[in-house]
Amino acid sequence: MKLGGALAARENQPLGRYCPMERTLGVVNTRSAILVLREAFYGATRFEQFTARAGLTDATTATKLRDMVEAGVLEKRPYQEPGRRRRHEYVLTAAGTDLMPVVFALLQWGNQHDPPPYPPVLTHNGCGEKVAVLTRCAAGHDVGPDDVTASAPGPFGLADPGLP
Amino acid sequence: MKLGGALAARENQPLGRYCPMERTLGVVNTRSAILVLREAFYGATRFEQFTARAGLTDATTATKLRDMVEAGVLEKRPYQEPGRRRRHEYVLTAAGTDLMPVVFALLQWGNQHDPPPYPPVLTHNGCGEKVAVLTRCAAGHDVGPDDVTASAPGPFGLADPGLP
DNA sequence: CGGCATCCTGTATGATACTG
DNA sequence: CAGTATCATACAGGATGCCG
Repeated sequence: MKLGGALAARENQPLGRYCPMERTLGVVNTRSAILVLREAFYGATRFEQFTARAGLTDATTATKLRDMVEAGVLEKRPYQEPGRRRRHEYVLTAAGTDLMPVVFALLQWGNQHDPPPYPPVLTHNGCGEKVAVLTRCAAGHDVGPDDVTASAPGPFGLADPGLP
Repeated sequence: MKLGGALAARENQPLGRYCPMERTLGVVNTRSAILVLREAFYGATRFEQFTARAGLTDATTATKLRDMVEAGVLEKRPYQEPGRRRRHEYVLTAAGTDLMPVVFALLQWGNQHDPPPYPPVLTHNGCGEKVAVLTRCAAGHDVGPDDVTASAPGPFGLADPGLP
């Protein structure tokens, strides 16, 4: 990862609100948020599933579900099974499913560097191969930490060829 | 994402220590940890760079740097510029650079769904194309949220064909 | 400069009890 | 079952000051 020029231009100033990561952290900041998200990816939709499977208390679960609905990551929708009363289910929105690389990248690092006794494996339904989170460029090259340059226009004085 | 069978076998039990994500969260749990990590990927190596660029206090920075060295994500190594006194620099280990997909996935989601005024762009040094974090299987197929099955052996009673 | 120690505040989260 | 309300605790992280 090379960012020498950009760092010089920044003059050791914090990125603050100019950093999209900090914005993402506003949504998946906390442990409980990520656990709720994990269970959403694992197929949970109902309140009791989230509490039990994430191992959180009712209060924490309710708070996080509300936060994530407000953040547009989950959608709360009413449904009704025949002969039963009206309920709600929580389903991932498009923005929510876009968090898949974040969740899987966390899982992948844990499997690589601090594996639990029974590491879960992600499998592609179509072909049965293992699933991985990769960093690649639009031309299809694998990209390592030293092969990337970050740039941004605006207050840091960095020319950026790629922005609209 | 389909995990119906696995969820049934779990019987609504929390994954707890069997989840590699929870283990990863032990390392990159907090906002400050991720900001320190971000600056490491952006090229920071010295204490003052981390504090200033991440926008954290000395105390928080010191704590996080120590935690991450202990976690094996950063390495503290002495160095000495000629005519100056001995210093330390903090560099990413192999385990640290393996966190790149986590960091970039957070950045990517922020750029997609809550972009800052001047979104940074990641560029591949080799070919100049934009860099993205992808979820793919070993056969090279792009994998969406509904194309993945998670499985694990052990206490949840899930057969797993892929583990050693 | 590169930290560590201390105090203080806000928040995340658990425990418990209560409601529709 | 699906939450809400209240209290208690632990920790994140800022502010300040000290130290080599």
